[in-house]
Amino acid sequence: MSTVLETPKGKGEATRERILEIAEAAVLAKGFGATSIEEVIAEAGLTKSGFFYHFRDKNALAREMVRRYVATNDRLFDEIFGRGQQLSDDPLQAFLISLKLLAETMADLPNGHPGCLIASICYQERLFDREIRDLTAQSVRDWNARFRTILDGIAAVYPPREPVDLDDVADMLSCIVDGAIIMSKTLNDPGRLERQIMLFRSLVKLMFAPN
Amino acid sequence: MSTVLETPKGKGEATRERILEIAEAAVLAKGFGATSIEEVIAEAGLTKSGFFYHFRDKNALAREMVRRYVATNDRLFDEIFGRGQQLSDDPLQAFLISLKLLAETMADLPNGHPGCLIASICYQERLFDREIRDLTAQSVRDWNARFRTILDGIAAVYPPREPVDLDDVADMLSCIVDGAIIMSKTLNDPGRLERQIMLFRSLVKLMFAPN
DNA sequence: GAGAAACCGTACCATGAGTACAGTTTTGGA
DNA sequence: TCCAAAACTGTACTCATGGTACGGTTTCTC
Repeated sequence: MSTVLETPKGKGEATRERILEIAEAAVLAKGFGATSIEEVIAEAGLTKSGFFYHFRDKNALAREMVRRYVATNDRLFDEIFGRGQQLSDDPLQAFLISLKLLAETMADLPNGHPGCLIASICYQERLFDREIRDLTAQSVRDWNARFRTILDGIAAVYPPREPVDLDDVADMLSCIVDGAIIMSKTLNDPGRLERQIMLFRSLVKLMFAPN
Repeated sequence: MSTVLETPKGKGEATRERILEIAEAAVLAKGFGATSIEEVIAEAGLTKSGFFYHFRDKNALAREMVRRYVATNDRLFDEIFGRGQQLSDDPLQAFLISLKLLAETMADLPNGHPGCLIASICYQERLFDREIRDLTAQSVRDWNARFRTILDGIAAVYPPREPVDLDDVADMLSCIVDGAIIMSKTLNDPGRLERQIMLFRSLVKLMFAPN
């Protein structure tokens, strides 16, 4: 869709990006409601006026944060699941490769996964307007649909053993990732996310691989 | 451990309980940072002085909320997984029954699952002191250990097909529940939680049931 | 070098956490 | 029935933060 190199950024665009990155880290650590604009601008090295030049209010900040987060994730998924299909013509093998890549990607994060912004927002829904909630909902639906399409391709070749609903299996991947992020963070054990994805991978094998 | 009927409550205990219940609902909807004491006391029908009579500060409120939440969940799990063992001597069947009961319990919640307090706190970790974070971590460990014990009993009778790590399988249940709660809330579709638990149940069958 | 973009400074208001402390009502037990 | 403790109320603060308003200044870009 878009070129790898974004359109040439003005100075303002860079500042915008810096604000969004700092704000996202803060939101994932303390929640949106507890993230003060003051601390964001302090870390970004600009004044309150500068902040409000870029974002109308806190809600506009949230909106752009979500857009950025979703776009980044979409790109990551494009890469990982595209790579799987490059490496194998067999749909099941391709998916298994992609899941392994996903697990490795998560394991390679230096301080563990910083958290899922959609989950963070979900647990503070009342703070956000309808537009943001629609954005998060649609992105989850899109991810589920992506996984579902892959599973359809697999099921066409390898009929599943147990009669499972493929929509539910597609949902399950998102659930496991989000759940494992929470467990990793709560237990302060980043490795669990990788392990859960690999377990899901084993179960996919169990579901579809011929006996 | 404790009797079903709690020790007779004074009037203060009832107020305390009311505050905790209102606060929990608010925290699950907007996050801890965005939950004001003012609104809690407004709904509870008492003054700020009254609130600080019961709780030293907001952190004390959080601590008691977590304790209450964990205790309630422990009781629920005792009931559900105890009932499963009552209904079948076979460890696998007992677990499958319990999972069905769990799914039904979640489906019977009037407005969907209100949210997991541990997940909510996880996404606002910086707001809480070490004691609270230790509390949440320990409760997750306890729940995982509970599931692990059950799985050990099953594996002793039905050796699993694919070589899966039982610790990971035990973790997976927690992950799926927490992840499915987020998905249910984000998509405004309470049914997904029940479906995910039932899918996990199918996968447990696939893992352990003799071919 | 002019105009727009990207800021800075200052002053201000409203809200909410939290403190302090004196006073009042309610409750349970001797 | 009375008394002391428990369970509050009322008032009056301080401080931090979100957000608004607006005029001035620097910096980039054509």
